[in-house]
Amino acid sequence: MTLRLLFDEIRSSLKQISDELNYPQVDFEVSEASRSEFGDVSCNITFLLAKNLKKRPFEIAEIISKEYRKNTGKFVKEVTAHPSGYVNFVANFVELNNSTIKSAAQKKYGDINVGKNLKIVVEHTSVNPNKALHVGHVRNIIIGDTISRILHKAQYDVRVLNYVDDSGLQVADIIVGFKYGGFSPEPPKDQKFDHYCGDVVYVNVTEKYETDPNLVEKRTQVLKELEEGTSEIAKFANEITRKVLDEQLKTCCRLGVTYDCLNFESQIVRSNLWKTVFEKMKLMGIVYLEKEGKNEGCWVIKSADEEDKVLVRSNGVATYIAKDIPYAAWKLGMLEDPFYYKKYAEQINGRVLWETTLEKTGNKLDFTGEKVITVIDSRQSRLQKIITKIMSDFKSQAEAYFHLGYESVTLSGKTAKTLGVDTVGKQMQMSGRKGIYVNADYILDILGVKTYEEAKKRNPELDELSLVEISEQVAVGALRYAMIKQDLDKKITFDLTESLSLEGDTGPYIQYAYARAARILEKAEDEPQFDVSFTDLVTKYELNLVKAIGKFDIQIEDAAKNLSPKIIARYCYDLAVTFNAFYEHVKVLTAEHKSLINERLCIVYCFKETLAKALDLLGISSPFRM
RNA sequence: GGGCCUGUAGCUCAGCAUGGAUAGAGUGCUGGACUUCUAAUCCAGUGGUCAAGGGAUCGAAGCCCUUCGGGCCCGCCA
Repeated sequence: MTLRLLFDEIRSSLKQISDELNYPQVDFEVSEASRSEFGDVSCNITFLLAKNLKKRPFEIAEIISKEYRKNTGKFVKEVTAHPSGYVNFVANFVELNNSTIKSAAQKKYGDINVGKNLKIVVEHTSVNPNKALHVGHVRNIIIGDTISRILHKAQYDVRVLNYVDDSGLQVADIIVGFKYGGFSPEPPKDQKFDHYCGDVVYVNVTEKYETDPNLVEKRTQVLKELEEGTSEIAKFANEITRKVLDEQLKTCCRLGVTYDCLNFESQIVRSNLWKTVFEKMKLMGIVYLEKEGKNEGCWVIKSADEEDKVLVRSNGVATYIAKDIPYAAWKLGMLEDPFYYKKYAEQINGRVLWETTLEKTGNKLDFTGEKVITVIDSRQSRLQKIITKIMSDFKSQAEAYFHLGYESVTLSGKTAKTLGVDTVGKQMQMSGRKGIYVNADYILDILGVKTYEEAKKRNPELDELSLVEISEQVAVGALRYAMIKQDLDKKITFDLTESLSLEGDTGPYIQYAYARAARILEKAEDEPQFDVSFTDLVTKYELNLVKAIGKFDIQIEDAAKNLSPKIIARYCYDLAVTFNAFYEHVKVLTAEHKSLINERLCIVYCFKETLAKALDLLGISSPFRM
């Protein structure tokens, strides 16, 4: 709590002054000055008052700043009226430094209570268990994981779910491949099972459908058996999907992603939750039995501005969206929970991963939330909109169910070409079916090779184990940062060559700033002593760094309230840029006198800790050496 | 035909929710800084009709309307 203190103080002083002057109440804004020459903080109150008072903003600014100067408070040093009309403030850095550095040294720095311990569910990943994860899936995983980390920091009670569609068409496809397409259920040596299923079996079976109608028929049969779940085929499929899932989760683990519970679609289907929900929807008048037209005999959801959506076909069989509705209602805790939970695994950070089971041998646990965030790319917006509407009717609460959409990842023309598709330079959508994608493990591997070489070059004395660890951390940092730094509604055009860049606005750049700070502290003769008053920090590099550190909780609040992970990414980058400027221009270990060395060591320490916390929200590790 | 997203420097993107000061980064290109607290860095230069047009406003990249370009979605498939 630091820059916030400065803003709050200015806001309340201005409010008081405005009241004393009998000015009308206006919703003014206190924000960071857009340029350093304007000071540290600016306020637009004069523009809002100008019309009402029939005075020019500058005149009002002069009156207000004159009043303000009578009592500048704790954190403000100077108040000026700018000819443009703004009221500008210069911070009292002795106080601000003190307050910022002392709070940033705390372990819980940045924690902010936005969530008030509200139970919130974040569902992400949810990749069909018939293939390996590709870079498109990675965007979903990283958005979901980052959001759940941010919400956790903002004191929501977060539960992370991964929905496993183990009874869908895509799983049926690889089962057809194993049973009728001649593919061995054992992958070739050295190939991960998920890669084998996706890259080889799935792609080939899909191709064979074109020429073999018999195989297409088999698929329909397999799909039916999967939903029933009793046949030999279904048991075999269960083994296969679990093996694939296991491999997918290894990739997630590599990315630093963990979950609380795996929800299997097959069990939702068999739990009969659908029946309950369907009856409820009938009672509430959400679904109608269509009497005429092309949907005659179907149960449909009426939509004012779009086509009606069929929920139950005229033959009585529910469509796939009917699986999503009970699941959504379950996530919101609106149904009696039919599941028991058994331990699936213990994850890297010690967090236990549970899975749903219908067998009564498991525990009774609660993975539902007052609010639910479902991370799915925006191609599914229409369906998610329908589900959101139904859930808001069920819960009579508009925002209980929230679809967090994002634009998908496409391949650059160049990268498509390396995969054997000539798009005349244009970017293209990835396709699992056609085998046109870049696997997540692959990109991590080649990034790892590059980061290993770089790390070794710079740190020849480090042992093999450390080098491997650092290179993996940096590779993951590069990928995670690339996936989160831009806005959710902008598509990412993935290019193999460009993704290997480790300079500029990248994860490694930020990690490098951390390593530099760590190195200074490591080489320092003494530990930083915080029991001083920080009066020697006067250069713009030092003050800017303190200010940047002081913005942490404001950024977390912003990111949590707007569900916008990129805000934290930008913050990390800004923090790193500010530190690098400090590093280049200000000497720490060879500063003029002892107390200055100590004060600077304190800022470096606070920077390092704050950056590590911010990077942790992005799931990016902070290496001590690079 | 309908719906959602998008258009800012050569390229990739911030800024838009909540209008206000000279529109910012990265990358590219040009030049400069390493016997160092690690150059995965820093400094300087280069580069913009904020897609176009109109409207409301004292004031628009931002708000409203129209047009144009790009992407995605719209099955009794999943």
